[in-house]
Amino acid sequence: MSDLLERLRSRGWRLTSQRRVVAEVLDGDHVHLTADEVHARAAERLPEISRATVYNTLGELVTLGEVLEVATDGRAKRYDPNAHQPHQHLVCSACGTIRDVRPTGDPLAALPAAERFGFDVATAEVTYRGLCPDCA
Amino acid sequence: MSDLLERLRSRGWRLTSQRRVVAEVLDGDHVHLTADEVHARAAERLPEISRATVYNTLGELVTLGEVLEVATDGRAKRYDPNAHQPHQHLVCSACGTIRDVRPTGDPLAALPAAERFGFDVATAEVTYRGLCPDCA
DNA sequence: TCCTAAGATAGACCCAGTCTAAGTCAAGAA
DNA sequence: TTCTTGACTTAGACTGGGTCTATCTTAGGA
Ligand SMILES: [Mn+2]
Ligand SMILES: [Mn+2]
Ligand SMILES: [Zn+2]
Ligand SMILES: [Zn+2]
Repeated sequence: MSDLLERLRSRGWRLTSQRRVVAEVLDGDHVHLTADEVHARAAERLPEISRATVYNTLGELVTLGEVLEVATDGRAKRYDPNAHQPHQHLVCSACGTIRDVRPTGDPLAALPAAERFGFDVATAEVTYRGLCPDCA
Repeated sequence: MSDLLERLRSRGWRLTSQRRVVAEVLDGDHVHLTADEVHARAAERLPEISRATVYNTLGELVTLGEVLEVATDGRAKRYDPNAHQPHQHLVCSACGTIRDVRPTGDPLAALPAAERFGFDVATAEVTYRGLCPDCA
């Protein structure tokens, strides 16, 4: 994530303490935080940071392709820093934990031309659901 | 959908005009309406029907397994009467149209044990995205 | 050091959805 | 057929997640 700040700088971003702390909070593997969780953790280091700034920064990171939005079933969106390695998600139906997973093969291959209705299909997003070891 | 009303009656449902009209609105193929769209169409036939009743009825149909909720990327949920035939969704990235599609094979098969992290994986939900013929 | 446009902030606002309290009615009992 | 009652419906208040706006602050170049 340290090179993230470099990439942002080279794209003309001003490096404010708020942006730095949001980028730091998003560092790590299997990170899928809601905007409010990001705000709470950022506020531990920078108490005055506002919700609006967290939303703005997350939105900018998404636009730049540095962070992915993960839509979750009517609840708050989650933000995923693992944007450069294509992956899918495995979600616990009980506690909601999310893990990054990499299925074999191209998921697009499973959709035959006859089932494409003339669409130009570009991506496939897969959500696997089940019980995690703790909840089973 | 006419047998739906029968199934509901046999489960002890009171057959009110509101429930009947919501069931009618949900009839058809590739139907994926938001709650407000269901309400608007229901209100054409039954002008006094309330938003709360539409939400209640949709929720009950989902609980009974007669209708599926389709979560869509931060926007309003969509309600899908095609609950008895397993299928996936093909979404137009431009206009949002949703089609039901049936990929070949079991999507669960693409997730090797090593990528399951000890989860007891039960289902896989796939969203294919691309441009529909009209938008291409 | 100064200047200024980019960025941060508080809080109003919006939308999808839920909840509540009061009124209505489907359908079984008599 | 009428009566009764709890299941159902309703308007509108309320919530959570998110966006917008007007004002203030500041990174970073001159
Ligand atoms: Mn992820
Ligand atoms: Mn469908
Ligand atoms: Zn779990
Ligand atoms: Zn389209």
